[in-house]
Amino acid sequence: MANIKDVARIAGCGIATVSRVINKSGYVKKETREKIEKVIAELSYQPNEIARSMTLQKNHIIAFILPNSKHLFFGELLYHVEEELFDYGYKMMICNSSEQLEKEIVYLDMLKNNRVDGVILLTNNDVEQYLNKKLPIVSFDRYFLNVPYVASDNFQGGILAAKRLLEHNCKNIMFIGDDAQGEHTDVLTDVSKRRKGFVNHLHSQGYENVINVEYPLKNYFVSVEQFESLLNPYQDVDGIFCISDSVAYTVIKVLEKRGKRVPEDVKVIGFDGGRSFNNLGMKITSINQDPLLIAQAIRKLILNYDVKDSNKKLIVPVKISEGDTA
Amino acid sequence: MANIKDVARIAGCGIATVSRVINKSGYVKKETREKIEKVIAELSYQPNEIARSMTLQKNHIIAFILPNSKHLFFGELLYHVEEELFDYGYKMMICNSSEQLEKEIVYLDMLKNNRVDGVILLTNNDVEQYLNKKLPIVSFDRYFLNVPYVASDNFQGGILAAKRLLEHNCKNIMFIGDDAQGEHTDVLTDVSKRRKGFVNHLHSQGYENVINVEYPLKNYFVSVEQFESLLNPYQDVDGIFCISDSVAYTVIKVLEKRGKRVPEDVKVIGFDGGRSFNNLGMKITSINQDPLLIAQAIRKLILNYDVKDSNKKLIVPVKISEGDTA
DNA sequence: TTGTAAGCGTTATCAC
DNA sequence: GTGATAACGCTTACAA
Repeated sequence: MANIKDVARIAGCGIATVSRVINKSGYVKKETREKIEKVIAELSYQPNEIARSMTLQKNHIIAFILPNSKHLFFGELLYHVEEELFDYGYKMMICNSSEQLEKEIVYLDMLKNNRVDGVILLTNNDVEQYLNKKLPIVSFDRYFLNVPYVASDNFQGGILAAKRLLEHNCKNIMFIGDDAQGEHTDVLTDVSKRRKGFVNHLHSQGYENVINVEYPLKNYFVSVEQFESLLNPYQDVDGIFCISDSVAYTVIKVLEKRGKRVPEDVKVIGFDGGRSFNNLGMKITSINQDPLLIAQAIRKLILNYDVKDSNKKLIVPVKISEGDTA
Repeated sequence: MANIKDVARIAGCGIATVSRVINKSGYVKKETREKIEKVIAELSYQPNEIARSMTLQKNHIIAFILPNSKHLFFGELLYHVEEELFDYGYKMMICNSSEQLEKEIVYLDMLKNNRVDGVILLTNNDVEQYLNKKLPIVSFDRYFLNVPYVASDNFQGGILAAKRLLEHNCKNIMFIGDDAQGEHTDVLTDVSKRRKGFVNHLHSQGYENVINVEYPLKNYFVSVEQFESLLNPYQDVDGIFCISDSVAYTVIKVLEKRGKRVPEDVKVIGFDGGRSFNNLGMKITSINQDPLLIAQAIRKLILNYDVKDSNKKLIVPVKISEGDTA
C-alpha cells in the first residue's frame, strides 16, 4: 500500500506538501497540487487513518454500549445514532453488553486507552467507579454523577397517559411498572418519572386512588402467569398505564384470558412506541419515544463534550401514538 | 494520561522492559516485573491502542456493513457477530448503509485506509469495483467474485418447505419471491436457491405445476393492495411458500381479506424465523435462519482470512420452525 | 510556496 | 535480562 512518502517521491516534492494537498491546508502552487493529485490518483493512495489518529490523538470513533441490539427500540436507536454520527464524520463502534458488567468495563476501558474518542452508555449496571469523568461520556436514561445525559420526557409521558385515561372516563386506574429500579440497582433511571408524571396529573385532577403495581425488575421478560397473580386482586380496573409496551403486551394477554375486552372494557397504554410486539392482532396505544430526536440529542452532547458542563441534561419530547388499545 | 515512557522513568528502567511486561513477551527478572507492575497500577497506565495499532499495523476492528439495524433479523445477526468477534478479541464497527451506495463506499474505504482490519458485507448493491480483493472481506448472502461468503442453506430451506406442503396434501402450490434479483441488480444472491430447492423437490415428487409469482424487488416494503392484484388470478391455491416472513405476513393479510382461513384453507410458510411481524395474531411457520451459526461462520472466515482461499463458502443449516400457519 | 525534521506511543531488533 | 533506537505513517512548526 502506497504511503505519503511514495507520493512525495514520485511527485518530486516533500511529504509536507502532499499533506497540505490531502488536507487542503496551507498554500500549494496550483501546478504542484495538480501534479500531486495526479500521483495520488495513479497510486490510488489513501492516507493511513491509524497514523493520522496517532498524530492527531483522536480517531473519530464513538462507542455505543447497550444491552442488546436485538430489542427493536435499541436497534432503531442504534440506527439513528450511527446516522447522526456519520453525518458529522464519526464512526460508531457497537458494544452489546448483554448486561454483563465485565463486558461493559472492557468497552469503557476503550475510552481510556484511546481506542475510541467517546462513549455512549446505556446500562442498568452501576459502572460509576469505572468511568473516567474527564473523558467524553454520555448516558441515556440513567443518572451518573457528572455524566451528561439524554432521556425522553418521561414525566410528560406519564401526564399524557393520565389525560388519555381520564378522557376515556376510566374510574379504576392502575399503574404497572418496575420503577423502583433506583433502589434495587443503585442506578438512578429517568424512567421512574413515568409513574410520577402519571400520578401527579391524576392527583391534580382530583383522582387520588391510583392502584400501584410493581413487578420485579431484573427479568426484562415477564410471563403471563406471573402477571395473572399480580393482577388478580384487581378485577375491576378499567384503565392501565404500563411502563413499557412489553408489559402492556403481557397485560393485554392476561386481560384476554380473563374475558375482558380491550379497549371496550379496559383501556391499556404502553410506553416506547407500540412497534415491538408480535401476535397481538392489535396495535398498542403507547407513549412514543422518538429515536431520531434522542439520537440527535446524544450526538450533540457527545461531539460537543466539555468537562465543564458535565451535568447537562437533554430531555426529548414524547407523544402519544394512536393504537387500538386506548 | 501516562505513557510508557513515564512508567519506565518512574520504575527506573527502559521502555522495552515495560513493553515486555505489558505483553508478557521475553524475559524479565521477577523483581523488575513486580516493580513495573506496581508503577503501572499506581499510574493506572493503559497502553495507547492507537500507537499499538500503528506499530502492529492492525487494530482488531472489523466493520459490519448492513442495510439497517432496525430490521429484527439484522439486529439479531449484529448481536451475534459482535459477541463472536468480542470473544476473539475484536471490536465491531457498525455501518448502516440504508442501501445507499455512497455510504457503502465510504465504509469500504475504511478497509483501504487502515481504519479497520476487515469488512463484513451485506448489501444488494453492486460494489464489486470498490472492493480490494486482497483485503479481508466476507460477504453474507451475496456472490462477489473472489470474495468468500456465508449463506444459509437456502436450497435445503426450499426443500423443507416443499416437504411440509406435500405432507399437508396441498394440491395447488405457489411460490412467491423476488429471486430474480440477480438479473435486476447485477448482484447474485444465494436467496434465489430458495425457489430452486422448493421447485426441485416438488418435481422430484411428481408435482409439476408450481405457480410462480414474482414481485418487484427494490421495495422491501410491499402493500396488501399490491399483493391482492398479484394474487388475484389464483383463487384456489392451498399452499404458499414465501421468500420471506415479510412477504408471508402480507400474503396472510390478503388471504384474510379474501375470506380464506390460514391454515385451514391455505397453508403459508415464510423464511427467516417468523419472529419479526406484528399484528398477525398468529406465528408464521417459517424456515429458520440461525443468526448464531451464521455469526460463527462469518467470524471464522473473516478472522482466518487468507487471499488464497478467497472463494471459500460456508453454508449454514436451516430448519423449519413450527408456527400456526402450516 | 515548499521541504526538513520533530513528535505522536508503541513494538521489536540488536547490542551489551 | 535489559536498554537504546529504528520504525510505523502521518501532521505541523519552523526554516528556507
